[in-house]
Amino acid sequence: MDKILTGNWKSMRPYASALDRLRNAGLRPTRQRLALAKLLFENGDRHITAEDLHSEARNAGVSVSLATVYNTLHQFTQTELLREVVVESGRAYFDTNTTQHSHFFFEKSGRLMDIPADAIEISQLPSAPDGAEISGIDVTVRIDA
Amino acid sequence: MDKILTGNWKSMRPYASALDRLRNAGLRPTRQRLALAKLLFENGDRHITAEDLHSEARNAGVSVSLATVYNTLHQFTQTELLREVVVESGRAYFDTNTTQHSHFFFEKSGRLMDIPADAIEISQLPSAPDGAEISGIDVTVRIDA
DNA sequence: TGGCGAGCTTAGAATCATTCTTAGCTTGAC
DNA sequence: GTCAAGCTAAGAATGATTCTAAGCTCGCCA
Repeated sequence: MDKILTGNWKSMRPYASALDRLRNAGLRPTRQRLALAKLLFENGDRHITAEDLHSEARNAGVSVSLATVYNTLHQFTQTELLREVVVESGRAYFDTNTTQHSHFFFEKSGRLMDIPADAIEISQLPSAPDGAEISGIDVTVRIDA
Repeated sequence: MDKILTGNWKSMRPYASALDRLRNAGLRPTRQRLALAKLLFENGDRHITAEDLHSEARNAGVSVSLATVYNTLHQFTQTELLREVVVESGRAYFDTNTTQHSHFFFEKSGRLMDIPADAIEISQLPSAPDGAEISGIDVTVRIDA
């Protein structure tokens, strides 16, 4: 069986099943990882916190501990199934859209909304100091609502 | 005595003394606020956490509680003497440069470095949804070092 | 199919940054 | 100098996240 190991295989297989995603990421498809993957990836692009995913899982009848939700979110982030978005100190959001894009952040409600990559354009960028490597560019447009 | 009440008076008076800054912000110049203002503003542009400012103050022989450091940082942020920078969930940085600019964030060391406003250029921006108001645009360039 | 070890999950304790609470101290106005 | 409003402090409380240790599960192999 072929293994797809490139960093952004996901963009090539956006409709892979939860099971395939786990296999491709090299994670054992346990009951809780499968259930969380389904909640995350079978509902379109999502921005979610660990707490929220935890209660969503419980509401769906999936018994999973909060610690496992945290572990899983971090494993998914490391394997590029998810991206972590930092917009508020003290709360971590995880984004199921791992392609390059930016966000609106609604400060009062705490909601995130994607800005499509082509709606924002950075035409000039400084080079990284010391020839270090740029690992990402985050753009957040804060909305006072 | 004239009072300068515009939002960014600071950019007009970059060398105001700590005492003047507090007065202009409408904050009573107490011993601890003065000491913290001096540490913050008399050492060029800085990016600092509450913990770090607290220990810096203590090392300088200033007796101030951590709670007061937090209070003061927030009051300074509200009065636009400081700007809060969010780059890592779980830690808040405060920036003495309140003018529009972006940051390099060195993920391994946790250090921040200013990117001058003219070194980055956003040539296209989506309009805010629902005619809501954009309260800020944050650009962080993450460096893998 | 059964056994087994690595990897996973769990509950609860622990940690970390931050905020709250409450009582006592300062500051500036008069 | 007096006093009220505003400020500060210590420690308790909170909320998010991570750690710990003990017990399960998965899938490989005989």
